[in-house]
Amino acid sequence: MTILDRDSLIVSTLIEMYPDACCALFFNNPFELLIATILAAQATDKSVNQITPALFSRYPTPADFLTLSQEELEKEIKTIGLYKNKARHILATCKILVEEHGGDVPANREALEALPGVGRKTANVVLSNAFNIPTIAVDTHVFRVSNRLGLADSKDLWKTEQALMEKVPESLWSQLHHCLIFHGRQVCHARKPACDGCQLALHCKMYLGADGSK
DNA sequence: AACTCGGGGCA
DNA sequence: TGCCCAGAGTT
Repeated sequence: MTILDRDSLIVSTLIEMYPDACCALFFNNPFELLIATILAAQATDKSVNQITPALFSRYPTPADFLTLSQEELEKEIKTIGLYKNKARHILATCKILVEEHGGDVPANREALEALPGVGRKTANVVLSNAFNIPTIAVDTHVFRVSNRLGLADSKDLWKTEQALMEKVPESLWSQLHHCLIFHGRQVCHARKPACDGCQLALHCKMYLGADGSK
């Protein structure tokens, strides 16, 4: 079996395991996804989804957010955690969207990463899910799982991103990204992974032992 | 590279 | 109780 076959088998198995994996954040347009993704940093998608529908219905646009003071926005998002930084970043981002992008969310990486509170991972999520520009956003789950499965072997998150993109056809990037996250959250945990019953255990460096001796 | 933000969920 | 969460900015 060539290395390529092994990778393909792992990827197709992942997609079979999580056929419905998709972006779990609530959003109706690029702006809502951008804000929801900023809120989701170090928070759960579930807790973000608990507050965003009502928030977006009252403040649908960047200009609407700018009518809020930072303290008012902090109060709106308090249950998410890290709310002071997030409120500050969101208001600064909305100001830039209004003043420099005509109230729209830019559809390119450079402009997205220039927004306060938006790093590479958030930019990738927006490009992929709101603008249908394929990316693989590498977060801790994607990083951990792809290293364990041998899809990437790197200590650098962005080299992992590059390795995954080279190994998998562009049409599957988004799906693979979501599958890796689902697997990382539901099975392949950082501390105590549920290897019993994991269909990928026999392809997993951690389960087999780093030297593959098991 | 290390540190900080942070309330909620879950064992 | 303790640990973790679909990170990013600052020093």
